[in-house]
Amino acid sequence: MAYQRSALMQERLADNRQRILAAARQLVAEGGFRAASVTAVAGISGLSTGAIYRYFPSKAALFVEVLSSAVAYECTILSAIVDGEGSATARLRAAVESFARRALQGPHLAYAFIAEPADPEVEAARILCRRDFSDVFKRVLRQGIAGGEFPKQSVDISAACIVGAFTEALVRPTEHRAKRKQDQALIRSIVDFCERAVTGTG
Amino acid sequence: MAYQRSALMQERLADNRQRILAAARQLVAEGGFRAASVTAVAGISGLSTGAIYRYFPSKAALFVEVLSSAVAYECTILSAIVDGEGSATARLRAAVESFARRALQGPHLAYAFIAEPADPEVEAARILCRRDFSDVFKRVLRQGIAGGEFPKQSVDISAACIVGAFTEALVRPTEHRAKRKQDQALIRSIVDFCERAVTGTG
DNA sequence: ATAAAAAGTGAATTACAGTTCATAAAATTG
DNA sequence: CAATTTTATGAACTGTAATTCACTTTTTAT
Repeated sequence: MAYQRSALMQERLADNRQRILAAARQLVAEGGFRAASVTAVAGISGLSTGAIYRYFPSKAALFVEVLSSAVAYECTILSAIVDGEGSATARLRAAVESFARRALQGPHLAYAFIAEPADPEVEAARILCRRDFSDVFKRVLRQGIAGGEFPKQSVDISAACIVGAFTEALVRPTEHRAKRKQDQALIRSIVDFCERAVTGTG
Repeated sequence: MAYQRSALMQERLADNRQRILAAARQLVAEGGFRAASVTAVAGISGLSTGAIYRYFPSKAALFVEVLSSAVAYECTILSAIVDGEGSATARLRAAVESFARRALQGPHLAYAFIAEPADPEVEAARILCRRDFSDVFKRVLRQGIAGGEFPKQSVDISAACIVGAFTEALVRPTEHRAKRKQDQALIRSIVDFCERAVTGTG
């Protein structure tokens, strides 16, 4: 008769899958993609290398999921801000600030997600992720322009520029970690830059 | 008695070195770092793989030189613009426009230099190169602020944001190449974005 | 011309990580 | 509890590309 997974087994498998993802995320956060070999993921997740391949077809597929789930989460946060209350300017500022603050909390992870070398499949996923981010910003831009708050501009390009701007400004200090105080000023400057870029005032 | 290289030999060696660099640059331009194996470089330059190692201690060292010499060249172009005539705003616009135009001419090369995955040594060199770019922009920013043309702002961070902004906006279309007409509009939008970001007007 | 030194060759070596697979362990069914 | 199916193991395999090195060719010096 057909083999049927018990609920307990079902759970354990799902749990293993999550543990693998968590292990991969942890390794990326600590040492970047470079440190995240399949063997290392297996070690931390408490499974064997072979077992990983029962849950993910390839290393690349695993890391694509790590990346895109993390980005999806960040996007929900940004979306909530962007689709919230207040002027377009205020919402733009809040979104950029929130992103920057969170990125500085987990600097390595942010770097890996935003800029670190990875193989082509992951790279392709990253491009889509960046687009996801810029899509969120496009929404405020459109609203701001429609409401006369922002001057006319290409929302596609402005959104890309915003993502690029705070990305670059955030990735740089990621290497030589600065103190909290400077973080405050950094975030402020980035937010101001983006506001000026979009509104043409300041 | 001590062996001494004749002038002719000297020249041939220097020539080989240049050919190796040129071959490496060509391969990167055509297919990115991925296509630029030592064997391929050897093939194009007309030397053997072993010979490459008489000129460069490692593949990474070779590509670090390819990258940094190309960037140094771009920086001299930008510097000439930035240290030239006109208002700070005009020079900033001209610099961004020039960079963007050149990047769109050799899209693959620009992508490779700006964003393509590479090994850690090359990556480290890239970080320095980006800093070189932003240093040029810092100069106009300082002048613009000193002359009251730009509002007060962190030149470090604004410069990083500028580099990040046009980088991101340029890398994106690099994949699905667009037509010349759209290039014009793209450049325009990027330049406008950067001007607004820095001047707070527009 | 011949010996010594340097430069060039390219197949063999090395290094490394992702992936597979024969085998073992565990889970499910009757 | 035997039979069967699924899941787990981890050493071996594989593919790739950088690097080396024993050997050849070329260049320089006497």
